[in-house]
Amino acid sequence: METITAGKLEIRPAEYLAFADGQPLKLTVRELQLLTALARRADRIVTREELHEAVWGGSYTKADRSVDVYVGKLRQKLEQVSPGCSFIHTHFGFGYRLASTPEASSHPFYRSATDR
Amino acid sequence: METITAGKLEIRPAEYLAFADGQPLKLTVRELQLLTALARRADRIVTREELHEAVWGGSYTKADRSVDVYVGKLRQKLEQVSPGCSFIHTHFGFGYRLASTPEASSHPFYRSATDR
DNA sequence: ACACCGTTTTCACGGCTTTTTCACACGTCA
DNA sequence: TGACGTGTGAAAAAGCCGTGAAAACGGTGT
Repeated sequence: METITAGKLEIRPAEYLAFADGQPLKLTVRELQLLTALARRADRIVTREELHEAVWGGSYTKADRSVDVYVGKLRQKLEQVSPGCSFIHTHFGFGYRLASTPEASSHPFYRSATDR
Repeated sequence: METITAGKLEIRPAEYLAFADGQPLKLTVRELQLLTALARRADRIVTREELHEAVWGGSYTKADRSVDVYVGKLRQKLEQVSPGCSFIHTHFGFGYRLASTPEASSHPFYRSATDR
């Protein structure tokens, strides 16, 4: 049975289960799909287009904010379970990135939108 | 996966990553595009027109200074990461050239606008 | 059929970053 | 020196992103 691991995150898509820091996350279907898509691409910058494609399928327009909204929801729920740990980083103009490393402030390879 | 190498520069456009001297560069979208365009044409003098075409697309007029401005931004960020190394050289009246060689003061083939 | 309720989608505003444009100083060449 | 190319800071414009909230959707129980 497939298990995706990305740092403190663990996802078992087939069982609709996700854990952060060992604790279970109460996610909706979309949230789980998005988190899964991100986790499968951990530590890489992923465009909204690719995420949208992976979760919603079909075409994506710039006006479509669904990815953003769900990233927001995920952040909330992740924060709730393991406060202070930022998993999902924004890369202005590029997309998002799920970090498998706790990542203090600046990553050797990547920078978030907030650290400059 | 494509990797463009030009001396101490390494760019992976598909991952939105660029390194100078092994260190990651914090670039914006335009900056990365311009650096990529330059790197693809490393060691050649490239006109503003060609650069503008490659990055901005569409038509270019002499009054358009966007290439200049972004060359400036790139120089700053490159200087920051590997001081003393000049990557982008100005060729007065012609355009710019990204040097793959550290290039002390005078190059066998090219001279910068500053070393004569 | 209707009301209820959780989820998903869409919308709009505000804050912030990036991009573009402008103006002026400086450099280069004839 | 005069004409024009280039560097650059800063203002202006454009665009990106976080977010709350309304609207739309779908399932359940009565």
